[in-house]
Amino acid sequence: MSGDRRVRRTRRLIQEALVALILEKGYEAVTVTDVIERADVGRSTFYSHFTDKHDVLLSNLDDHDFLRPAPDSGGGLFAFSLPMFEHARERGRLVRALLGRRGGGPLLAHGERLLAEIVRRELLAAGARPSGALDLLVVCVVGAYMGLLRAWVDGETAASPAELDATFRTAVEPGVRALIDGDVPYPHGRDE
Amino acid sequence: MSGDRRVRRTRRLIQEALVALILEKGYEAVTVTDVIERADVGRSTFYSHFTDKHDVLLSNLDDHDFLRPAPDSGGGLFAFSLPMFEHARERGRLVRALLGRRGGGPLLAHGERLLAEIVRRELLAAGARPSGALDLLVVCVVGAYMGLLRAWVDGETAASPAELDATFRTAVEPGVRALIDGDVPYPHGRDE
DNA sequence: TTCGATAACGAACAGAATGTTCTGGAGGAC
DNA sequence: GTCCTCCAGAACATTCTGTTCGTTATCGAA
Repeated sequence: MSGDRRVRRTRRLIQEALVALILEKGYEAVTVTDVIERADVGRSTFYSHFTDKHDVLLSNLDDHDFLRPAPDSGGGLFAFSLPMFEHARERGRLVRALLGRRGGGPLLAHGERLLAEIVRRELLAAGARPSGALDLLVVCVVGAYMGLLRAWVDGETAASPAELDATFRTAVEPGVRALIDGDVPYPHGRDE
Repeated sequence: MSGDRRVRRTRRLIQEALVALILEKGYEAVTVTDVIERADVGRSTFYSHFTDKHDVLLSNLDDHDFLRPAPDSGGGLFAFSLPMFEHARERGRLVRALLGRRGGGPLLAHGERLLAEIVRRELLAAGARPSGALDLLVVCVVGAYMGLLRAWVDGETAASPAELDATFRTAVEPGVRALIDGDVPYPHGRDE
């Protein structure tokens, strides 16, 4: 544990307060004033640690590495899928607060970018060639995955990680494989 | 044209001002004060027509039917895809303002629900059976489609509607077809 | 235990935004 | 032309933001 105990305490109180409030009212509705009251922390203290609400959210992202499971690229295509769903279930409360619709989705964009990078690397490793078409394919795959993740986070489904993973793979893998193996930039269109 | 001319004029000025401002600063950053200044309209006038910013956004949705192309279910699977991309391109400015990340995504959720209903109907028509697995599949498909739409709206790709459509179909159709024809609720898991 | 550094308190502040209310005046419908 | 509706404009209470500053308490190291 590094740093002053007071600093750790204050930061933790603020982070926890924000998460709790997001779960109650949704991200947009939470004000800085709410947070400092809940955390029982002085106003100036808040601003000496964070620049604003959003900053607190990002700090949560750093402290818990909650969207970076991808232990190793051991398995085949989309190896990230199952571990990521499971990781999300373990950290249920936090993930729900930060990634769900109530979280206002400011982190969804961040998560999508992260995932897009992972997917892109996997597809390249699987033999795809860099192109505008590949980028679009990545968007498709990420969209499908995040759709499932969000549906679970928002409680729209009671499916298990295994079932979510199965749905994802079955829906997306055949098309992706065909596209990679065929190695056609655009199926019916021009490249770029 | 119904109603008082002054009313029409005022409402139109406010709607146009909001769209313009969203394109400049993004939805979140636009204030009611900005809007009434741009529209050159009194403050009380604004609140006599709309309850808030979001209300203006919704009124835009009603006036232009910008996310309801789906002319008829003529073609095969995913018949909505190409017409919808084209429709989006035609209304470029407005769609960019309302659906893009700059639009804050308050309407993305609405669009997703709409699209989910369309996709669900198509899959049922194609022979799928209602189940929890089907709902998850719909989420996947919608996620992939909206991902592409958003990528285009946000200017991340210069692809044409035809190319977007092709990518979508090629990525998603094989898996969906296999799932429907096989008619297996969950590939490797339990139902519900 | 002591002591210097530093973090937190808390109150106050300017600035901006929201949403309401009122009065007088202008524009449109008929 | 008349009457009624809508609009302008200003003022207002309220809420939130982000900053400042003097005081107090807490920490870590010697």
